[in-house]
Amino acid sequence: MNIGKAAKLSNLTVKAVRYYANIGLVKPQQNITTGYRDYTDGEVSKLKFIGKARKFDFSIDECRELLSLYEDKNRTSKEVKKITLEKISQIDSKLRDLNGLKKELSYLANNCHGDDRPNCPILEELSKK
Amino acid sequence: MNIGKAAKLSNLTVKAVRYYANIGLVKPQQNITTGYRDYTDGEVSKLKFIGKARKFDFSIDECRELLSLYEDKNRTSKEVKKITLEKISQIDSKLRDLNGLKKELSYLANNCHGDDRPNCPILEELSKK
DNA sequence: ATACACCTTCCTGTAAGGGGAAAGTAAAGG
DNA sequence: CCTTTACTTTCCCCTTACAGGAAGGTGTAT
Repeated sequence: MNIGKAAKLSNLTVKAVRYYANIGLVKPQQNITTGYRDYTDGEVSKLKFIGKARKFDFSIDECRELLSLYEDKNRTSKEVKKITLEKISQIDSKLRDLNGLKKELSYLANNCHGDDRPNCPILEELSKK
Repeated sequence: MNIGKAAKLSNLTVKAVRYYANIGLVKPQQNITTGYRDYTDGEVSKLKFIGKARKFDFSIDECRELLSLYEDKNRTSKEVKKITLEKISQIDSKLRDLNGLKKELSYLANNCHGDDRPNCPILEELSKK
């Protein structure tokens, strides 16, 4: 099938699917005379797989790794679990950072009267030496 | 003072400070003969301000906006508070996304035995149609 | 005079595509 | 058969916020 259909079936944009072909993540056969990419059902499955992994916040490189494990029938679940636990740990770190940020900003916002007066504790904080 | 000292005083890298000059965020005088940038104390204060705002996850454009409010003695605290509340709302949205992600990934990891067997619930989930 | 630190501009690269141009192809309708 | 419309291709620039490094000028200490 053509790239448009493959994109629709995998819930990805044509641009993204073409990008994945360019970086060698999912490389379909390409018609010699027309140059049109020709996707098989198997390749569409891989695209779906990637789409889900991306939603799970895995990077393209991580997707590449997961995909090769997915295709390797001799892989162990240990390898996959390791990558997943690392990703969870990264997410935890981001959550800590964001929660800290929110706390500080909330504190500033709560102490800012937010009216038409020029005096502003937020800017004062930002301009502290 | 030269850019190196300005960078040190503001806890930024020389690269970042030069970048801010290039995009017109903090534009110091430049010595005509040598081309060296010459930072005043006031400009260093602005750099510090930007460094803090960046740590608070404000984008460069938001920093530009905050900086112009900071310099405008007729600004109202309302304007600043609005930007801050928007930023908090963005952070909340990110927190929701990340918490959802973590929940799903944790579920998958908990259900993956993680041993030497090839069977892997994580990959099964990713390859679901 | 020379070494060394510091400065300049310019170019490339990052992640993961989006937007759009120019041009070729396919399918449907008249 | 011809035209329109929808798709496809490659190619190039744009995004964020700088980092890294090359080539070359400048400042200071020895």
